[in-house]
Amino acid sequence: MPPDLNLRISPRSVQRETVDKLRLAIFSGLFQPGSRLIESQLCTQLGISRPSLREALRSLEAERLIEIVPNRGPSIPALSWEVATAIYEVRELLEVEAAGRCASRISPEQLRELEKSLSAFEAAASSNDSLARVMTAADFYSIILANCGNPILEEVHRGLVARISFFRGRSMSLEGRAQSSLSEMREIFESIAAGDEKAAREASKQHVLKAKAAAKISMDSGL
Amino acid sequence: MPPDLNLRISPRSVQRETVDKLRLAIFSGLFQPGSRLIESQLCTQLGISRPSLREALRSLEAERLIEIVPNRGPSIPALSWEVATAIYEVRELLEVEAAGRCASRISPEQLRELEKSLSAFEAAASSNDSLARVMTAADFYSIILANCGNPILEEVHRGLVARISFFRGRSMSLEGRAQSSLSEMREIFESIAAGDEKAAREASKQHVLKAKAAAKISMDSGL
DNA sequence: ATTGCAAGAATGTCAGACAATCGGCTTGAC
DNA sequence: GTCAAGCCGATTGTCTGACATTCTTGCAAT
Repeated sequence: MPPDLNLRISPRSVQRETVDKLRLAIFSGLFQPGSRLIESQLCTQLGISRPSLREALRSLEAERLIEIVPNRGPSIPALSWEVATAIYEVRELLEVEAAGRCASRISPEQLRELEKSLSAFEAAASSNDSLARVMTAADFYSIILANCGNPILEEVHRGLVARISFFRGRSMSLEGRAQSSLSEMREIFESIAAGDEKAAREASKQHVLKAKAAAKISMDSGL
Repeated sequence: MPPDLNLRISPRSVQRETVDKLRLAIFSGLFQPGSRLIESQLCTQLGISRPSLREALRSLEAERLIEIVPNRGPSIPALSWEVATAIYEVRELLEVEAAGRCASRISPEQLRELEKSLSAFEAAASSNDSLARVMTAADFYSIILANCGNPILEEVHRGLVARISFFRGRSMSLEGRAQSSLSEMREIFESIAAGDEKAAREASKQHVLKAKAAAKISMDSGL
């Protein structure tokens, strides 16, 4: 048995359930950016006590998914385009590196998983369910990041992508964006499958750049 | 007046004070890796109530500075060399990028600040105060990261460096490491001052690689 | 030596309370 | 009519105390 295999079962505590639920609520756009979150309301809605809720909020604050201004309480941060750009730039840095590493080290079975997730996105791209598109696309990246051989790269990437989930949902609804996204992702996949590190890097870079451009369009038009 | 200048003074809440104090305590190595943190003890030591402490602990957990296992409570994670390697690799990615950008965009006065921090490190390098060495070195990087034009790059970097503060303290105590570190940092500074982006990238890369090697030595010898 | 059990310690969670602070509304002055 | 001042409800920051659940440790028994 590998010594680093963690056999511990993790009990679901109220705090963790709450973090997960709120995170999902934020992803799905339940709260408007800039809107305040009222502790007492959330407590009744979630059916938990204030101390538990406040612990959960502190976790989300550290993840930068919410902001907590002293004496004003938690709110959904309004993401400026400046910050969004910065996030896309770092995301490019990380994803390019991950795709490159992935190309030279992914296992055959994980490669099949990657292909499956690409198919799933292909199906979602033709549908009207924009949440499904975002989710399946996220799966695709997850597999790449999980196979780049660097858990920190994966962790940091997840944190960043979470913060631009707002844009992802909107730009994936853009006319034609899902289809072009699909072809870009297919290119990434082909490069990785061929073990071509350089090509994987380049394809990955192009993909992020276009995602960023799409996000800008959706922001300019939508606001 | 720039419209994005945040004039809001942030009241110091007990929670934030606690996070800062604990973070500093962790940096300075007050807690052994792997050791558990007992809530009741911390409460009396810090003179605060359990809810406030628990909120602070959740923040630190999200920063990955502590681990909280359900029903076992918080503890200082023992950093494996595998994870440390992963952190150094991502740190390299970020720092190289930051140094490169910095070279082509830093302002003259910030460049002077950078020079001052280099001098401060030079002084610390000759002293015996290893905490001062770590702190002044951290200042040097901070200035570079703050002037790379990407706040996210800075934020992510800070989070990663915090997690390897343990190693930084130990490797800075290594015979000769501070001096070689100094010459590497000087090289970075010179490249940035000359506006030579490529050289800044290369110097930065070498610096991180050597820091990583020093960390490995200190780990192998010290454990 | 290993197993099983019991006492103690520590955590997870809640309810309730109160002061400090913020935001909006009313009031009053010019 | 506009603007300033001040009051009031809403909300957050923090604490105390409590209790069930879970973990750890030491000891006894096989």
